[in-house]
Amino acid sequence: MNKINPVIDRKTQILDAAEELFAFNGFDGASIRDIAKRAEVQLALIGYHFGPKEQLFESVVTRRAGYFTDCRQTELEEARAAAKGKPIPVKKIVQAYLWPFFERVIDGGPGWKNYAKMMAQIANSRRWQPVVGKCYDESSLIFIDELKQSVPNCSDLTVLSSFQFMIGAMLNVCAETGRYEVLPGGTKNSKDLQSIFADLVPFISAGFREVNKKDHG
Amino acid sequence: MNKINPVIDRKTQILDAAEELFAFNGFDGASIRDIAKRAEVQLALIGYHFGPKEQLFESVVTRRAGYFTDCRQTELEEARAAAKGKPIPVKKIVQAYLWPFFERVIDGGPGWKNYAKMMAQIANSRRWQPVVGKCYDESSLIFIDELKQSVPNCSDLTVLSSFQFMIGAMLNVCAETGRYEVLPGGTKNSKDLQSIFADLVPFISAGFREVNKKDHG
DNA sequence: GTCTATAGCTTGATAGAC
DNA sequence: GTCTATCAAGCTATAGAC
Repeated sequence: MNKINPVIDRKTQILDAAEELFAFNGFDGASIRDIAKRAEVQLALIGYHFGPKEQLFESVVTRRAGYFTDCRQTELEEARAAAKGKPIPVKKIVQAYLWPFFERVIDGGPGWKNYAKMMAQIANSRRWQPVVGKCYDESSLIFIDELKQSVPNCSDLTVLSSFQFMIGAMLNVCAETGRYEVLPGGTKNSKDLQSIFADLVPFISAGFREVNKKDHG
Repeated sequence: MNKINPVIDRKTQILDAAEELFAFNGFDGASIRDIAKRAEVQLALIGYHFGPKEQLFESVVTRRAGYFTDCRQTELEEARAAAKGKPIPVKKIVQAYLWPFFERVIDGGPGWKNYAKMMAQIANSRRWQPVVGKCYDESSLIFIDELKQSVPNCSDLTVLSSFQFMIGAMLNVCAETGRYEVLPGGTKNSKDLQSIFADLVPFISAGFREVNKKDHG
């Protein structure tokens, strides 16, 4: 960040604190007061920089979204180039979508982890769908179109459903709710996410190929 | 519903209203006042019957949990009997887990739909994990053990991860967040859930079989 | 840009009448 | 079991000094 401009740091502090508290307590469970205290900032400053609470929330969602959509786009284009005009192998598309997210949760530090927790909750709620859509719909459409090329026997609804299966699985494990700590076979060590990712890609890819089989449905 | 005992109706009204408002607004976003108004009941009555708000929430989560765990258990036992001592085919286990949930969301009426929406959100949050665990852990363990028999090449972590993939996918689509209405190929008609289920079972089953392959990982 | 102070409202919970 | 009435605490948002 910019030492000449401390305002940026303040705004970043606020966004980080809001992200963390929204992730653990939800939108209504995290008060602006709590966020201000966590950010070591005065209550009124949050309203000054971000407006009403809903706008603050939207700012938190938006902040990291561009990184993911850009990164996914880059990965997809590389896969497209490697395919030389033929349909991209499903596995490559799945990987292009999933990896940027996992990489940040694994290596990005606590902010990215909190973002994942937060997104996992709002993705399953109707309330914030407009905000999520504004950030992610365009990118999703590109992936869905690409998938249609690679699983040509699937109906539009099947491709869309399968895409949602992938997202649901991704968010459920990246939310790190603690479920792995109580069920046997799991650990408290979140570097397991690396091996979960190594399972998820073939798992989802095989799913896509299965519903693409001609005798399906 | 017992016409001799109107108390049961009152309590049911409260649980139904709470379920609906929790599903759409989250725990903190739904006030006891809103719930009382929706249930057409006086504010104080909710506290009288259910105690503090957290207990009301837990009552809502618990109410329908037993139906699912019982129903899944029955389906699993039938599959086990049909397998005659051999490992149950993965697809049968997946179906035994998923079908009771889908069936209720499809045919159970608005209460069950609201329950699904609510569970989709809290399953991805750490906060309510103890409550969810109390209701579902025992049943989950049975399914995980059974899956281990059927995908014997998988590590414990892989089985657990795959189980979470399945749950994430299930909840994401049963939450009916409205995402299907904006992306092409989807409709507003939630009887599509029937065909989503028909895709999900082979999708997830193929995933399990893939990560069970000897050369995997 | 940052602070203090506060207005105005909503919240969860309960005491007490019936 | 159900109601009315109310309290203390917390909430969002903003006005106004610096």
